[in-house]
Amino acid sequence: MKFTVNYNSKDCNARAGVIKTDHGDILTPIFMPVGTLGSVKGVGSDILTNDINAQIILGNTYHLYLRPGLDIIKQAGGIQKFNSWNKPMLTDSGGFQVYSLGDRRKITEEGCIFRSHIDGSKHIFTPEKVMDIERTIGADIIMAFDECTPYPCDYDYAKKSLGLTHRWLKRCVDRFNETENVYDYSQALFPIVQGSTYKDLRKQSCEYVASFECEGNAIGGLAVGEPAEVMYELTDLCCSLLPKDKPRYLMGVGTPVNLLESIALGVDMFDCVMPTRNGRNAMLFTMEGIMNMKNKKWADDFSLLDENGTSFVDKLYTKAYLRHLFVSQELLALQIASIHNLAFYLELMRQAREHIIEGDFLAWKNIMVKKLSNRL
RNA sequence: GGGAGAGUCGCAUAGUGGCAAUUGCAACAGACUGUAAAUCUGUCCUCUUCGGAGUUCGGUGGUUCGAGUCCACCCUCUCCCA
Repeated sequence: MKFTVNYNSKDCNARAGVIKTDHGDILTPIFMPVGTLGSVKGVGSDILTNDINAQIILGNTYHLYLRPGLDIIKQAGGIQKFNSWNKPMLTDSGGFQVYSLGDRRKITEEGCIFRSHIDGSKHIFTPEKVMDIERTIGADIIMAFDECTPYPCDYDYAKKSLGLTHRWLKRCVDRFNETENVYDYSQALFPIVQGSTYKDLRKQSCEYVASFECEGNAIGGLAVGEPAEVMYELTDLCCSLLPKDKPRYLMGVGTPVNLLESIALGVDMFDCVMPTRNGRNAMLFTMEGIMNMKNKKWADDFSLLDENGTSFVDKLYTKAYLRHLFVSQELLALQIASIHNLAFYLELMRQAREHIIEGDFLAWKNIMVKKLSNRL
C-alpha cells in the first residue's frame, strides 16, 4: 500500500490524495460502504462498481469469522474472490463489537471473549488471533484489535482501556510483522487511536500510534453518542498529531455533514452504516437535504427520486413509487434507497475532492453544510 | 314462520360490576454514526396551560355508589330449520 497526498487546501486541513493497493487505487477523501458480512446489504458488486463508484468496501472480522468461517474464505481464495468484489477491501477487527456487543463479552488482558450472537458459542479474540483471522480473510487494509469505549466514559476507565488498547496494539503489530500474506497481494495494518473524549489521552494515543509508523492510522471511539462539537474537537486534535504522509481514517463516521467537517480537519477515509441502514429505514440523503420516504407528503409526488442524483435509480424511479414500495414493505425499496444513498455519499466525496483540487473546498463545504441539514 | 348467535376507538380482537377500555394490523411522526438493525420508539375518541378535563363500547330505558359488562324492549347482521 502506498499513499500520496496530491493537493492540500490552503485555508483548512483538507487534502486530496491516492492510496495504491494491489487491488487498485483509492482516491481520497473516500467513503467506504460497509459490508459487515462481506456484502453491502442489498447491493451487489456490479452496481457497487458501475453505478455507485465504490472504490473500497468494509468487512468485519468478528462476523466473517463466525460465518461463513475461515475455512470457506480460505478455500474461496480470500474475501475478494468469495464475494466477487475485485477491488480493495478493509476489515474491521471486532473492536467495535467489544463496544456494540458489550453485554455478550468479557474483556481480559489476554483478549476479549465473545458469546456468539448467532449460537451463543464462546470465542476468544486475542490481538494475535485477530491478526491471523484478518490475514486469512485477506483484506488489503486490516485494523488492529482495540476496545471502542462507550460514551460517556469516565476518565479512569478511559485511561485503563487506552492502556489495554495500546498493549493490544503492540501485540497486533508484532504478530502482523512476524506473519506473511496468505494470498498473493500485500496487506497494510492500521492502528487505532482511542482515549474517549479526553484530550490528554487522545494526545498520548496519537503519539503511541504514530510511533509504529504504520501505513495508515485510524481514529476510533468517536460518533458513539457524544455531541458533534466534541467529536470535531477531538478529530482536529488527532489529525494535528497523526503523520501527514499517512492516510487518516475516522472510523464509523458519519452523516454527510460530519464527513465534510472532518475532511476540513484532515481526514481521508470514512465508513459508516448510515447510508445503508438509514436507507433501509426510508431515509434518503440528497444534496438539498434529507427525506423520510415513508412520509405521506410523497404519496403523490411523481417527480424523479433525485433530479441531481448520479445513480440510475434517481432517474428511473419517482418519489411516489419509492414511498409505495416502502409502505408496502417491498424489498426493492431497501435496494433503491441503499443504492441511492451510497451513490450520494460517493458523489459527495468526489465533489469534495474536486473542490480541494480546485482550491475552494472550505467555501463549498460551508454552503453544503447548510443545505445537507435541511429536512425536505 | 321457527331456532341459535353476534354488535367494542379505521379493520380485527380482549373484556363477564370499578374502564378511556387489551392485543394485532393499518395510519401518522421520530430515531438510527468501525451493522445482533428490512430495526426500534412515540402518537393513534375530543380538548389541554400535559396536571388533567370532557364524551364513549348498536339504540332507548332500568337495576346499582358505580354498567362495555346485569335486566327489559327496540334496531341491525350472521348461521341453522322450514
